[in-house]
Amino acid sequence: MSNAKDTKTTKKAVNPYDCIKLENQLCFPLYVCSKEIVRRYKPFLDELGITYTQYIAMMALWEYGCMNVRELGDYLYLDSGTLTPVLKTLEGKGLVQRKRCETDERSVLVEATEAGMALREQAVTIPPRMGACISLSAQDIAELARILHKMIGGFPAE
Amino acid sequence: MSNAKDTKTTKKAVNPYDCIKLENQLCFPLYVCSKEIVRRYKPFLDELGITYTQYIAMMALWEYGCMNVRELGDYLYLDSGTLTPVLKTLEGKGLVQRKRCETDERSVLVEATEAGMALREQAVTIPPRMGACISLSAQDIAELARILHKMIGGFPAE
DNA sequence: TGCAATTAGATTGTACACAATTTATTTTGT
DNA sequence: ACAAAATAAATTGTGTACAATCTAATTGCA
Repeated sequence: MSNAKDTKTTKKAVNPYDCIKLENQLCFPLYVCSKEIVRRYKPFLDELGITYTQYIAMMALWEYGCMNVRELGDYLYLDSGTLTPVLKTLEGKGLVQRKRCETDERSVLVEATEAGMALREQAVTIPPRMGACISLSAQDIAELARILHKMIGGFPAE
Repeated sequence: MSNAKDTKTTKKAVNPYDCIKLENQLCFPLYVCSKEIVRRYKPFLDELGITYTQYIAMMALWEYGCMNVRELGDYLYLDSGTLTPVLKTLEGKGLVQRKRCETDERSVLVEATEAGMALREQAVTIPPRMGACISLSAQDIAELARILHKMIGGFPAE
């Protein structure tokens, strides 16, 4: 019966490149899942006439009401370089209103318009329909959510 | 002691909009984690002079050698609209070679050049350094990988 | 054989993402 | 009070992503 040392010495030689095999990366399946899910949202979001990025911006505004661009960006993990054109597009569609904050002219306050709020009625039908493309058990989904939130909370500060 | 029916009837009323709260979406933490990890690759990839998309393309070529664009795209979940410019950029950097397949002129074969293969020596230093920004236990990482692969394998065919 | 259907890659157009910079405004420290 | 530092958005430039379309080459099959 082999002891620990034997087990080690008889182990197959480790490929020095194993660590950069695509299949051994954590980032790659994350990247693929994220893209694939966003892509599969498209047919549903087309019904609402918005994109995925516009959708998560609306979700934040539906839930939290008026916010400035920085707060929205902190929440969505998006910077002003991304948000400014997204919010201008949503404004063009009549779904949000943008206005300078009166007490701090640097800030731009963003809020869903009446039409923007009304869009939520259609949006509620999306998550149950999207469920069909997620082939995970309720337990796996909960586990996945737990781990992802842990990862997000654990990124080193910059 | 309340029975099942009581438990149900005394439960707090469910908010009809719960299902479109950002925090209840699975897609959003996936999207955030993916973006955040790719973003944190940047300083390391800058040393190699390539982007994340170029990096995963090189990983595939390092591991599997010569491939046509479709095969590479199948592997990376990217279409020719994304890959063509990425591969032309890598070709411009002298890291890959592109040439029409002789037996099927529709195909373009892609292969890492000598310089492209040499880049792998630098690339092996990235995964261990990236580990510092993933705050998960080995068990959580394994669990996350398992669930993500399950999700990828389970997307409905189109 | 010959032509319709398929396949492969490139192109076009739209929409992010983000780093870096710029402009305007506000806050801080003296 | 006021100049320097900090903050908030917007702008600019580069690089994806992907749907839709286009062109060329190959296959299938009547």
